[in-house]
Amino acid sequence: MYAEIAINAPVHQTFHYHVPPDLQPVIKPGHLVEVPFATAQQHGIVVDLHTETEIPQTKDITNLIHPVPLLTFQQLDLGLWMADRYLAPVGYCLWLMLPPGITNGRDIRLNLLDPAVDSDDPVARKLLALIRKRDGVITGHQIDGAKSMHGIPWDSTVRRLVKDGILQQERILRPPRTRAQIVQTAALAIHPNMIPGIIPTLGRDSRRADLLMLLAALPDEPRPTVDGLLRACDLASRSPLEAMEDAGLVIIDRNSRPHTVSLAVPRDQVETTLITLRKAEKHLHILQVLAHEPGAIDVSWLYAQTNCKLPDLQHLEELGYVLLGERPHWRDSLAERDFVLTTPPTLTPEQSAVWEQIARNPGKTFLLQGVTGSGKTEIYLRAMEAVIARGQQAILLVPEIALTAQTIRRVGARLTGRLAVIHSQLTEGERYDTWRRAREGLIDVVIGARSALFAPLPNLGLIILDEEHDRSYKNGETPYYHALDVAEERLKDTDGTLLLGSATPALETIYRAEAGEITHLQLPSRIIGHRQHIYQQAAKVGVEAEYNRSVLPDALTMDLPPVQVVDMRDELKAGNTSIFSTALQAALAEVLKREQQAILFLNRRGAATYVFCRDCGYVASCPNCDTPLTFHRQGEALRCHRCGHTTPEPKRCPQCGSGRIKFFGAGTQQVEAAMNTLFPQARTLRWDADTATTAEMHEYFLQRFIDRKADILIGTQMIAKGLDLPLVTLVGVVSADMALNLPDFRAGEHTFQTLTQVAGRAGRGLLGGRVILQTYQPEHYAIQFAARHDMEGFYAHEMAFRQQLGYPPYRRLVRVVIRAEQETRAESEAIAAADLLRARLSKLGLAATEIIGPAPCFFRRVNNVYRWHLLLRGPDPTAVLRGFDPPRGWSVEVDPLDVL
DNA sequence: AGCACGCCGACT
DNA sequence: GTCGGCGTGCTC
Repeated sequence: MYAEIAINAPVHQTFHYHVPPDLQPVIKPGHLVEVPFATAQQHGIVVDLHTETEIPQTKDITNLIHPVPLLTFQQLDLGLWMADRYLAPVGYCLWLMLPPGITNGRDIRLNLLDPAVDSDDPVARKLLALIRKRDGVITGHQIDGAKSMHGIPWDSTVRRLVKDGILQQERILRPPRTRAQIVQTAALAIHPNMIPGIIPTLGRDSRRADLLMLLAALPDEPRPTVDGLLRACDLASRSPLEAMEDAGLVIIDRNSRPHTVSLAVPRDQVETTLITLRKAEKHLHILQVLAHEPGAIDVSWLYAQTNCKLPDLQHLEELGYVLLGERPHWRDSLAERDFVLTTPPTLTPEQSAVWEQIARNPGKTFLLQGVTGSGKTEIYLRAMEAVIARGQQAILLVPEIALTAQTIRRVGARLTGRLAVIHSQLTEGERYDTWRRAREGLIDVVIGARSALFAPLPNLGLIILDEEHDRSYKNGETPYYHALDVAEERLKDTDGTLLLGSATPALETIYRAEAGEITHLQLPSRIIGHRQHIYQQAAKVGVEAEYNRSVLPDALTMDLPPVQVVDMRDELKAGNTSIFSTALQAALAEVLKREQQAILFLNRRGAATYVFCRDCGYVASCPNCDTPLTFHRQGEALRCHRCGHTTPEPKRCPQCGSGRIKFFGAGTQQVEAAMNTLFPQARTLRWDADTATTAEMHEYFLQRFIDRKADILIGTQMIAKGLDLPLVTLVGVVSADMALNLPDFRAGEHTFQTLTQVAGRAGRGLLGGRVILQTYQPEHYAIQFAARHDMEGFYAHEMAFRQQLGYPPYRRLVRVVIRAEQETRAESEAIAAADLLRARLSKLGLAATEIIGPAPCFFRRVNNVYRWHLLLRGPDPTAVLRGFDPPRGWSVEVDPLDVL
């Protein structure tokens, strides 16, 4: 029997291992095993089992790491599908689905062969002393942790000692970092009304207690004699009895012959006295606490209440009064959260129509298109509720940046099901337990970013991708998967529903909707709120709404804000050299005067070095690729990052002859500075990746703005998303066209999406709102369509552009990036890669696939590494690379989101 | 990924 | 002469 095993290494094949007889009856696909791989031990996942193999020499599986298969058949299939689809190592794909911390890398174990040996070398001496202290065995991890070896490199020393036969080295796997937690519990093992009867047996042995008990059991007359009593209790000395006499518990009558004893305490107080004498208060207290609990309780709770310790409980267990047990403890980041449940609002007619379509057709894929505030979330909530009611589970994926306490609260406040959140700030233990709870069917809904897609829910009925066009759904490293594709593939098993929500869907998604592959649903109206909420808001702000709105039975809707496009070239001609146009300055002044709020947005991406003319807006672009050229300081040249075309930097604009042609870029800091100069009285708040580094910081900034601690919010991408800010009446887009000039075929799409999203930030309340869009290219289609809120027009135009130039969704791309320390090396390797791929293309007869490039990447140097790339384009550009192990230094990205 | 193997320069 | 640099190819 042979097992086909995937290794967590960048190799594209799986490996065959012999299954030793003792494992044969138990081993199954999905098991995590330890195998010898090359010269060391490795973790492996059993992908399949075979009765024979072509491999001439197979090694044995060392052992099973976990008794149950960690991956289901569905997960294995999904991983294998991903490996094929994204040309990624199988192991990497499968590892995405494992619980975190279960594989913990490799280590070495050293055995001291000769305890007497010593060395002249100081490092070796220290090392040998350390190993001797540990009885001759130590792991590499332990050496790293030892104080005596702190900061000392011991690698080469170990190698030499091993070579000299002083140490023996084994390669081992490190144990898992994460483990299931259990808590001890205790329960009463007897009926509560038996407690009084067993009191005499509680506490520690006490002769005095025995004496008192016996005395109490005897009749008052005839009076028992001292000697008789002592004999009955098997005591030789009278001292315990005399001590009791001193304590006033008994009276010894020394006048009678022989001496007699009598009880000095009332009979109904004997029991209490016994407890005191036997020091049984604690034990009794434990039993009494337990008697008030219906079942087992955590011992830590018992400890806190009774001040007892484990030995007390163990003693009671021996006596048969208490039952100790354990239960699993789930680390849960939401455990402390109490959600206040809210009732579902009445759906608007539009929402009802959309919801009916989804409810009636489970198992299909839907695009739910609606601007922010159109009520998409309500549809998500209904869909999740319906799935839970059917006994299935749901995953709600949100963009990384949207995974805030607010989002979680909103879902938690509506779903009665069991909710879990997955995000990067959870502890490993919490993520591990979430994995286990999901696997055991203890979770109904998982909310999370991209990776939450792999939560091992047993019967997944629904995946929702909120803001489906968001870039964070594409993984930024191998495997470069897209959550949308993987979600679709994953749902095939259970025939689940895929719900894609967006105000500005990805062009691909629109394309598929037009092709009839997915059902396109629309929520065109913007709901500013439900009636009650609106009235409250109106009262608070004390104003009448200024903009057009219509009244629905229960909710108010409102038109999109008017957008004014300002041509910055005209501003320059008129002598305005400020970042702000006259129109924007006037609008800002108005906002400040009325004590309202404004958002100034600028696009960080693209704050780069493209060259354009300040007079006519001409942008230097490549004659071959129709994408903007970028300026390079070295050589003062312009270069195309697609095809490598180079041209000297123009001194005059080729279009209008102006000398004011230069490279361009501006950041949030400059905008804030300009703002402070122009309006010293305005309170500004700069919110970008530099000022807000953590999730808490983001919430803090947002809250400050909501609390009106600032008048003007200046920010990048992050302010475009999902903020409900009723006092914002102005959105100024400082530079609408910056991203437009990135040498990327999705530049127009991104610009349109971003502008549409940002524009949606204005006029979310009764005060209405407006948008001012500053641009040097007012005629650009992305800006024109965004200004008119014309989605259909934009998509039609963009679709034609993509078709004409052969870009997705009409043809697919594979991007191969080559990295090297020296630029010359990156270049030569990229050229070699192109040659190699060209040869493969002709050998495989793939005439429909073409190679574009090689050329330097737009971001040429990242982390001191130079990057060149080439693109494969065609109906199936992955075909050339299937079954091919890319050499070191290559990274292969299927369906890249950008080619920068 | 890790690692062994192999071929070149700068030290004891 | 050898230690160690990293380029290359392999791991069932």
